[in-house]
Amino acid sequence: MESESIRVRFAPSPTGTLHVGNARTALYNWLFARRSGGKFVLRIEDTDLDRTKTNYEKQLLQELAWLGLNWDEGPNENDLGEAGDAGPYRQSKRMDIYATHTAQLLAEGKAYRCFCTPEELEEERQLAIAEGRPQVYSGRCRVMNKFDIKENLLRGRTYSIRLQVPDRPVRCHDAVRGDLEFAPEAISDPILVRSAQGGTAGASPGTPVYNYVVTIDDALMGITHVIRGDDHIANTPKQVAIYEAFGWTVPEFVHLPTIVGPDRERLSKRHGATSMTSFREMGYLPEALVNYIALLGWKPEDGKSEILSPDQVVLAFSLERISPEPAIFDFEKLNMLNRHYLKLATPARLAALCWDYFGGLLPEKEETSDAVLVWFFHMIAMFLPSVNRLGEIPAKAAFIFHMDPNLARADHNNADIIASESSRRVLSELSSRIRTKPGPLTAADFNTWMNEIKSATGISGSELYDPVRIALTGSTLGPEFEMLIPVLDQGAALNIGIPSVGQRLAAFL
RNA sequence: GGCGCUAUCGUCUAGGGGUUAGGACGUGAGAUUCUCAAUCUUAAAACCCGGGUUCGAUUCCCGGUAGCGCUACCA
Repeated sequence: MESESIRVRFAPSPTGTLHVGNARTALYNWLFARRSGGKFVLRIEDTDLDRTKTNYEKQLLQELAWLGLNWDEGPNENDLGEAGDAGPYRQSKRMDIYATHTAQLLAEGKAYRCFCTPEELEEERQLAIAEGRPQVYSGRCRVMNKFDIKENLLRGRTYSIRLQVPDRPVRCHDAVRGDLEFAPEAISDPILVRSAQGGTAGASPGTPVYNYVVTIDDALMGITHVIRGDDHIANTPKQVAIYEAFGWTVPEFVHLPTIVGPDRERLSKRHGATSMTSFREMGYLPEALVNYIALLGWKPEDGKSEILSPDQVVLAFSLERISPEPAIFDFEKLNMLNRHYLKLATPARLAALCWDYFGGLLPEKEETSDAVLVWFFHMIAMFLPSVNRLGEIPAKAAFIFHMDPNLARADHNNADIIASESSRRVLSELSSRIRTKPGPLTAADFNTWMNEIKSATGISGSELYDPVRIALTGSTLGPEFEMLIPVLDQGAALNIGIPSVGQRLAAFL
């Protein structure tokens, strides 16, 4: 790839948590930077003060870091400082830069003051809609002479500042969609700077608009590839016109397809929890998310490989293989990937992630003994094959900490089984054998005894095992005895209120 | 209404002027295990419609349709 002069950016506005769509944009930027040896810049678009909340910024940075998307320049994760030479990286700190550029454009006659009121503009717009014309600004204030401008200013009329777009098509290139061309009517003369609020006499212009600041920032920060959601396609010609007005090099654009829900509408809260925060809390692993999100609109060259570690995605990534089609977010596939990474993760890591799910049932993590920790590893590992995400474990593990024999007996799936003559026999036979051994049972003990009972009674298969499972777990469904027995009895030895195998059986005799 | 983007199994997609249209998720069946899960094997499942170009189009071109996006002095 070209060189380290490649620079990309992710520019979220801190108005909420990091959701799937933004996470993918961030990921693709990061992937491209890492793949090409370029720089990944993080910029905070906090110009909309009303909606910006500082705690969201922090959360945003945390979630990016959680996903492993480290940035080369931008706000620091842990303090209010910044790294990089192209800052400030918060738009709210760049207002004077925008003002300087506006003055330049005005002086060069590439922008002009527009004294039209919102009401007048709205009227024009309605008329255009009624007549089926594109809604474009008439350009009324474009040709205003100096004296009229002066007079308007003297009279204290507020004004916005518009870019004077050239009367020719605007072109740019999109890595996903090829050449893009926009007719001049599609752009009209975009507002660069809002009129000041309140309309005080001699008012200075107000705040710069998104399309303007984003362009200035991208240009000044040397961004070479603008990778963003395709909802920005319509903004692109305005931005290109701004680049051209300043004589700046227009970057390559990369418009990513929309991520939609099963109903094919843009993915939103309606479709369930889709923020990185909630995925993390539900027990999805960041590498699973990175793998899955990378696949939403992109495929490696062979079109087949799907299970890719973050490193492998970096290696395989290329802009050319991004699809332009909207992608439906598929929880099933995410689950499959998460199950895969769950199997790869170390017990210590999983145990640490799961610990908080068991608040109140376990000692504080800091004060606990190694014995409890080791037992916890095994307990988590026991449930791992049957969950999509870590958050499913506590419900499945509830029986370990608390068993209600009456509830188990009453369950309509269990009632007949547990009441049968053969069940009573199995349970009492097993129980009397357990009483012969003082310490925690091993899986080997259990297997030996069960085989003995099998030949002694002639009871076998589910008739033999179901009653034991119900007595131990409250259900005929659950983990293999091979793991269950030691987890239960070693747990009991920990003195944190876990009933032993023997105690569980006794409750059913 | 205007402008734009998009169109291969249910889903993510590969492919490409002649293919048994490939893979993965999910689904069905079977194997295995004390159960569930996991695992293994296996099956079903797709080129939006209409024109054109061509000996031949799912593939290239045009139109339609549908979905989505934009249409702000929001970002």
